[in-house]
Amino acid sequence: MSLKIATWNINSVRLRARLVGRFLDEFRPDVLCLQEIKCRTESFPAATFRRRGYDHIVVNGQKGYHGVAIVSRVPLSDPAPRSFCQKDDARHLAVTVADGGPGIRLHNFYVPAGGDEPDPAVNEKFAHKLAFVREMAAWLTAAETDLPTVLVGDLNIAPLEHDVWSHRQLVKVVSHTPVEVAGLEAVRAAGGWIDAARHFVPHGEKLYTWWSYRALDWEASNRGRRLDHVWITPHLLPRLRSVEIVREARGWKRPSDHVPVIAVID
DNA sequence: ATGGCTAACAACGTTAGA
Repeated sequence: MSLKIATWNINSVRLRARLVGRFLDEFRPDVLCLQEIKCRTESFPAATFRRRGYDHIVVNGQKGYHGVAIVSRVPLSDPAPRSFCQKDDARHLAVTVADGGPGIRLHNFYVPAGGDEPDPAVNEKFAHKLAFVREMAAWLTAAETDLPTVLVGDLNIAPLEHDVWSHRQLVKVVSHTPVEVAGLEAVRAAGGWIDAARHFVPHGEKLYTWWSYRALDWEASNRGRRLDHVWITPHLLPRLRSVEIVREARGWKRPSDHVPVIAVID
């Protein structure tokens, strides 16, 4: 049995319910992790998913901002949202995905964006982002990942030089600053995680999952960043078949500024 | 180096995204 796991920052799941439907119809993931659903748990458009056989739905929502959800065609168990930085701001949700064996633990994250100024002393949002990432590192240790585990989501950090369109021009821009990159690397190292997308793509090659709405022509300017990630624990590596970034979704009508990332695990 | 768009909300400007 193989599992197709997708992650997508949808930037309002109600506004883009039809777009999500298109993605599910065309790509048929078994599990879809969404971020920035921007709605309360009770307002989640469940019918869009149930209609297509995604009967297993777990939502950690709130009014207006953030919010994450996991929808699945295979059973989900042990749902566990976790709060970070003593805030109930709906940025995480974990479940166990049935895989015919012991199951796969799946964490869905929406890491704070961090505001504009990359200085925690003057920018509370950046301080929050750094604290959030520190808390992830402390929590997501080997002990926490007893089952084979997949971590996905909008981590809002582009760690490698070629995860942004210009390292030189973005090194002082929030999402690519050295302090954030070091923070994310500490999370990765603490859990022994493998960056699944980069497992298949050389580090010297550009790779993006997000393009700003502000560009006149996102495709022509192609000033992207790789903010959306799929990480796996090492015992899953032999089962990792592919990772696909669905770039075409950025060109769909009224798109999210992020595109889906899909990993296939045997 | 950006540029200046997109979304939610008891909403017609403010806050947030990144």
